[in-house]
Amino acid sequence: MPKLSSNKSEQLTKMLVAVDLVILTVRNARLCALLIQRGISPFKGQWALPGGFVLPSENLEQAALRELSEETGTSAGSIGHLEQLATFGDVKRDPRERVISVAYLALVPNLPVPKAGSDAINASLIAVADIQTENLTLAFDHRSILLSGVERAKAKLEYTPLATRFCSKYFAINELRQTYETVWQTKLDPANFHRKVTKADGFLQASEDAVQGSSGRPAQLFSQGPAAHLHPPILRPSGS
Amino acid sequence: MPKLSSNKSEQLTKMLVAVDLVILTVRNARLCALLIQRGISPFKGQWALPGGFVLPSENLEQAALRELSEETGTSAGSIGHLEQLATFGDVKRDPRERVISVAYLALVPNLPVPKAGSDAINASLIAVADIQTENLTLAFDHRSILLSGVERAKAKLEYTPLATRFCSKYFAINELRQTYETVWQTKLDPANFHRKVTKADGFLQASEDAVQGSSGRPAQLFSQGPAAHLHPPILRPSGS
DNA sequence: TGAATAGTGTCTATGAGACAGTATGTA
DNA sequence: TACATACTGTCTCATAGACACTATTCA
Repeated sequence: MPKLSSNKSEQLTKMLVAVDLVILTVRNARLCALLIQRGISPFKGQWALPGGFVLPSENLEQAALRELSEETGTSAGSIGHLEQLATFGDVKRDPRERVISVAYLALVPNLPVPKAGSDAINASLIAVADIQTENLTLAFDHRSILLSGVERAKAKLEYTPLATRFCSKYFAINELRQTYETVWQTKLDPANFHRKVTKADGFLQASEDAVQGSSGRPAQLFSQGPAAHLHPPILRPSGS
Repeated sequence: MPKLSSNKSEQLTKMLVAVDLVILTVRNARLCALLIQRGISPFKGQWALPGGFVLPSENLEQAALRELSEETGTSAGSIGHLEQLATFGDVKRDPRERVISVAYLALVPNLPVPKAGSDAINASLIAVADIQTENLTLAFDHRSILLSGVERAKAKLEYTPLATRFCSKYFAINELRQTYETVWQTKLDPANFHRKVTKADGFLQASEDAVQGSSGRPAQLFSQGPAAHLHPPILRPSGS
């Protein structure tokens, strides 16, 4: 941290600082990201991550929370999970002027239909797989930000109980397993998965209730347990 | 990303953007961080992380590389490892004005004696353990940045071959093990450690040479292998 | 020779994965 | 009854850790 005397600070280059959000949810057994379609130039009409500039009075995480509740309509309490992802600051990432973007990753349960904001003509949940396979272009460097977020989410499912953030408050092991399968894009053995998650210390809290699916034996319902990390972890199959 | 029309952008709040460096090395079997003693207010006389403001023409990583070579005198090629750590932007983290700091983590081999810079009256390698136990106060929020970097380094040793970045170009398993023990602050079984690192795919490249220690059988020398990730990983003992 | 360090063998416990087998519901 | 899904048992393999053992040097 070099010198910054009050009379010299005006000479130093200041930059716009934004937060951009990778908001992930599981919808119809697909991992989806909340994207907005830009209503203004540049990249008008293209899909982009929701985000906004950091206000002088707020910390970075507060800015991310504010944007998140603006975009999803969720109150602060109902947000599943929010964490800082990384910061993107390449010189030309915004064609207008220098903008530093601090990206945050949010994991939320199944969202209500998103609403368009003032600067967006549309907002929608887009399947991550479609973005990857159809080579959908995103505005700015938002494609790499989004992929960073997806990769982070995949990794976090191994060592933390965050998969429950995609599930209902009370869920069957079945729902939890489908969440893992959706995010990891792989199939998991139901029997082994059942044993692993029920044995992981503090991952799941058993409830008294059970739920009946379309057929078969009713499944016990669980809620998230107290653990912040999984011991032992639920590891991805090596090919994922 | 909201609207940013050229005539409105002047109203938006711009902020100073800095990079701060957590530079770690192993020296005399201790994990040390390169700190500077501030020669100017605020926090004059206190220890701080080296860093500086991002120039308009450079990307974040370029700024970090520039600061790193300024502080350590290393050329770009000899830098062990550099990665983005996290971004710190609390409103009051700098008492003068709003400064967003993008922290980077650098792992380097044993450094030459550091030199003081223009804004520092001193620069020195301080043992991380001393900072923790003696409750040494660091300027700004640099203490939490430093601890984030240390935690990241500890975690990275498990899944990546980064421990070799602290070692000489050719090293014995002994030196590698002491590096792990130093960073993790734990003792490792030499026999099991030897087997693990030599079996991890692509971690080590065997050389023809051997080295003689003060006594005992000479040890084979290795250099870093091609692997970017360790399979299987070298996991910390659970109490660490 | 003894001390010290390098490196190997081997035993045990734990967990992953494959898959058979049992439990309990619906059609 | 047939079928589907929940859940349990069991076998095999891989790896971690404890620790005995062998190998090779110096004093």
